[in-house]
Amino acid sequence: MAAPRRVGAESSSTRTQILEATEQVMVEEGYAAASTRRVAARAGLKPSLVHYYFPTTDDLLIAVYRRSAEWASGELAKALADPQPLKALWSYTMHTTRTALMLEFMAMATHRKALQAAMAEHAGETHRLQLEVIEQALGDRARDIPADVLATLIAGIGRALVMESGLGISTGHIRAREWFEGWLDGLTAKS
Amino acid sequence: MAAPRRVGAESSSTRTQILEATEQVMVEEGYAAASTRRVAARAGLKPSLVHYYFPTTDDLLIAVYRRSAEWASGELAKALADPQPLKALWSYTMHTTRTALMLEFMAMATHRKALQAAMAEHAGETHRLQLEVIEQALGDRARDIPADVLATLIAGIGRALVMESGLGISTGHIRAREWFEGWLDGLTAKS
Amino acid sequence: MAAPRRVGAESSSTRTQILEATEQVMVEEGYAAASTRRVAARAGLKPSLVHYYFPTTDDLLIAVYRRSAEWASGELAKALADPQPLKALWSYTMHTTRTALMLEFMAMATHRKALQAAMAEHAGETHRLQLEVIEQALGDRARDIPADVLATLIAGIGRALVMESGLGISTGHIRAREWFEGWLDGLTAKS
Amino acid sequence: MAAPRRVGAESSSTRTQILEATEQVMVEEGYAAASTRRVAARAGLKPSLVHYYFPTTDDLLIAVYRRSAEWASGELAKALADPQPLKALWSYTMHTTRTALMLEFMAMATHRKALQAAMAEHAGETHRLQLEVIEQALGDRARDIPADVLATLIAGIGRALVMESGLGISTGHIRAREWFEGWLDGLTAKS
DNA sequence: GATGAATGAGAATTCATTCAT
DNA sequence: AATGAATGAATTCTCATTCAT
Repeated sequence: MAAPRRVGAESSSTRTQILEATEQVMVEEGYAAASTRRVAARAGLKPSLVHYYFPTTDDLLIAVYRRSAEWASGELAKALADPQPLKALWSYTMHTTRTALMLEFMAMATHRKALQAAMAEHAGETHRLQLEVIEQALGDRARDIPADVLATLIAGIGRALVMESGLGISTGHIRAREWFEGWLDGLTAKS
Repeated sequence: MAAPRRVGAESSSTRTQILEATEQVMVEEGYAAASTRRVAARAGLKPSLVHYYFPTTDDLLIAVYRRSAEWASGELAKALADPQPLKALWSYTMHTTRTALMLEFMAMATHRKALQAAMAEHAGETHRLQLEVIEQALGDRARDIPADVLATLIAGIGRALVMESGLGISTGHIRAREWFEGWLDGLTAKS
Repeated sequence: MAAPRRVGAESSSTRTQILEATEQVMVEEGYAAASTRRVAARAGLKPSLVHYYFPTTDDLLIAVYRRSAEWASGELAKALADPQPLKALWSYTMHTTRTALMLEFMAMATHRKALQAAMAEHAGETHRLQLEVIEQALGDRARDIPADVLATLIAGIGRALVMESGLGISTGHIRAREWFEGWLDGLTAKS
Repeated sequence: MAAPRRVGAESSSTRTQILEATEQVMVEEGYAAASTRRVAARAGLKPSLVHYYFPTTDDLLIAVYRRSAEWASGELAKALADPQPLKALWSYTMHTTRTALMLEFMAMATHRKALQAAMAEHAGETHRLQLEVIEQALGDRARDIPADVLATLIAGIGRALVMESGLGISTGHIRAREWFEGWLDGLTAKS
């Protein structure tokens, strides 16, 4: 009794190939390059096959986003179980290809309504998980900074570092990263 | 370092119209929408005229970037002369349309070599000015945080706030902004 | 005169479903919309299943045509047995969805050789039946108008009325219909 | 001082070429064949050029329709001035390619909203002109049949004859035509 | 009986760019 | 300074059809 199939079953390896190729193209060439043709070329498939699995480009992009969002939820769950949750959260934030991918999705959301909707769906969950991780990390030392503020700082600075390194900008990059990591350490170390 | 091709005079009002239309399209519809056709439509001009002023799309985008970079330099110079340089720098960073435009340029740079080069040219100057502003602001109180680190933090958090508000995300947005502004105030207030 | 390829049995209910879905699509969206995909979607079936029953699109269209032609023959036979054959013939002609379907087939025949052949096959029989009905109706009063001429008039005016009402044109529509019906009555009433 | 130009000026011979090629394709291969590619091929032009003159397919089809509608108005005006207005109207109705083209437009209107709107615009004018011609023809002999009814009969029977001859159906065709023409003659001859 | 996978062709657009005027 | 004409490339999507299971 095989798993129920819809067009392009989750289990299909071709489907996965397409999703991975799309991620690569988006990260390396920018979201505007994520066309059927280029994705197909990157995956070594015919363009029509991409449309067979993902009738519209929105379908494809949403599938890529969802896959990434699921991965993110998994990583955040791991961070929650980590003995050093804040360090784990930070290292998750600095996962360059994932963050680069998310930056592309954010840039794309401006003009892709369907994608924006899909992103809104997940944003809440991700945010909740991040807060949990932070609260878990700060425990009763959460005097100096509220959890939601810290979440924004971590995301913002993480994204800035990833973005700048992607652009080849390195001025003060390493120092900024080290300083912020030190500051984060200080937060949990405070007696 | 070839001079940018320029057919129309800098002073031409048509030229300015085109540049402004491009900025609008980029901010409202994303960089991928900044085609000569759409820019022309937005400016109420014929597509050929856009090409008359800016032979290639790269020429157009670079001109838009330069214009924005010059504006940025001016603003930073003003911040330097401001009695409260850090506040001025922050308010410049939070200038939403400018920052949104810069985010588009950053996203675009991935696949536009010529643009990336133009951006590298200016990045140094902008960074230098930012550092000057910060050093001016901190004066001899620059113990807690190095100027270049602070520059990265301000840029990163500012961009994150602009980006998220552009996406309609508001969770903890205002609180994060207020907290960070308080923290910035603290930096200069420290005796 | 090869037999039409038929994989699914005539009696199959799935087959009937497909034929009915095709008719609906043709009448509502025009013959150009009668693709296997859309037909399948309308019938709530997979596209491959449509091809299982009707290997080629021509096979499908011909089957739909034949089904409609058989229905027409049946209706004409009933008209022949009707106490008022001319009235019955007219009301058959004004059966809007059937006539609309026939109009689509006529429009389609231009560029579908196989269909044109199938239509030619039936046209003779239908015409003969119509003539019989008309002769039966006129009896020995067939002085004023030859049967074949009347057949053309009825078909032409009937189709015009159906077509125009389909286009939402109503100028003089009801008056024309009433006038023509009165004229038809006059034909049989003449002593 | 050249005539004011818009994209693809009316005067352009290329534009006319495209319009004529479209008419030909529509009449010979049916409306569904009126694609950019085929029209271009028929006109001996590149497909892109068709899009240069007619950005969308609707634009093209509407232009073809308007051209035909203008021609129709001209013909009807001529019929009005003709010593035998009814004969002129009938011969206009039996202009096979024009009527075949109109039949294609009617078939197409089902699923082309923009076209339907354009057709509605002209339908009123054409109808009015037809009525004028008929009234002019009947004069004070308009006892037997109202003008709008006659208009519908003429259009319906004319279209039926054109359609059937297009399909190669000839049963009773010539006799029907002669009979109807005789009947029309009778209308105006009545003392 | 039924269906998932795959593919090549064609369709409608959009676009950057060149050229002649 | 401006613009109409033309074109080749790329993109998204739809379709009929074949094949293996």
